[in-house]
Amino acid sequence: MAAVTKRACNPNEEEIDLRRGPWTLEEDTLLIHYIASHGEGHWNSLAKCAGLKRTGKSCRLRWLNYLKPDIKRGNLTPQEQLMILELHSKWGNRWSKIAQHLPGRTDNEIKNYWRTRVQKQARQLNIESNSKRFLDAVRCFWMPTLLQKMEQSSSSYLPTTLSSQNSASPSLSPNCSAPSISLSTSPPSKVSQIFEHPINGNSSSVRSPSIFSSDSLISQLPQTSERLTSPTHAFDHTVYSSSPALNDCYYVDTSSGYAYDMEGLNLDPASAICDFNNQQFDCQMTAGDWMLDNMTDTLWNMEGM
DNA sequence: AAAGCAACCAACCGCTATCGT
DNA sequence: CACGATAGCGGTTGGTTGCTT
Repeated sequence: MAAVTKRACNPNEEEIDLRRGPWTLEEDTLLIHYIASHGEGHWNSLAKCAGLKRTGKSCRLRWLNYLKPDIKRGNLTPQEQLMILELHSKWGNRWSKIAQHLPGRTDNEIKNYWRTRVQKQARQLNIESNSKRFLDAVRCFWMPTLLQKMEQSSSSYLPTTLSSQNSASPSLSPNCSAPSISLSTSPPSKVSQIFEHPINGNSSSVRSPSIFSSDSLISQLPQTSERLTSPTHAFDHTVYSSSPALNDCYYVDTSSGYAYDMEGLNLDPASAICDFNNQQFDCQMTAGDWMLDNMTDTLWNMEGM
């Protein structure tokens, strides 16, 4: 139930009952219908004209984060999670900028994802989530595992796997070379096509399973009817492709033919080489270091890593 | 069954940038 | 240039839900 506050912005103005808290169905309907008729913008006057006892700011936020038709609901796909990790490593807490590359996702949603799930892992490791250590951890373990999860979902269809050629996962190879997603080598407008066919989400009231659950990850993957042959890995219209010669991997949009170089963004794989056999982490981790101490029960324990 | 706790996320708040006058 | 209105951004909070004990 939304609280109602009395606010007198100006003693000469009549007091306005401004509602706060969760929006009701009636309020949502009012806002949707008003915007459908009159369009967005001028939120303060919109709120008044629509008969909403809300601030313009609140109306704008409700519309942008919840009511807008192209908002994508439901769990973040592994592809989206990977994209968030990559872009955050590049831009930091520039949520709106990151959100621009995840169509249908709001900055608020991405921010919540980062704070509730990513930062939680950092806390459990007793490291700063914006530290180089955590970034290295993300590079060396988290992202390869996300890639592995995505790969697993499609490997049954494909004779050649990403990991077999690219050492994408420490669990499959002694070397982990975190791939990175390049957005710089393709037209920005094409980036959105990575997520061309989003999974239709559940109701927002449904708990999102942690990405650390492999079951949840796999369950989130698209049920694609389009499968390509080696050496690509299909995800709906998006496939991963390994390049054995270059040890690179790409996003390939099969509908457009665009390929997204995963090497060139900012996460230079060479800086994140982890040699487990030699107990040597180029990403400033050594055997017996904090990473190994913690990897069994925190981030790296993504159900069996 | 119920209390405690954690996770999630919608909503709020403060601040800054931009634009029009 | 100054000022106010508006829009946008990022940090934070509080309510709800589900899980554990």
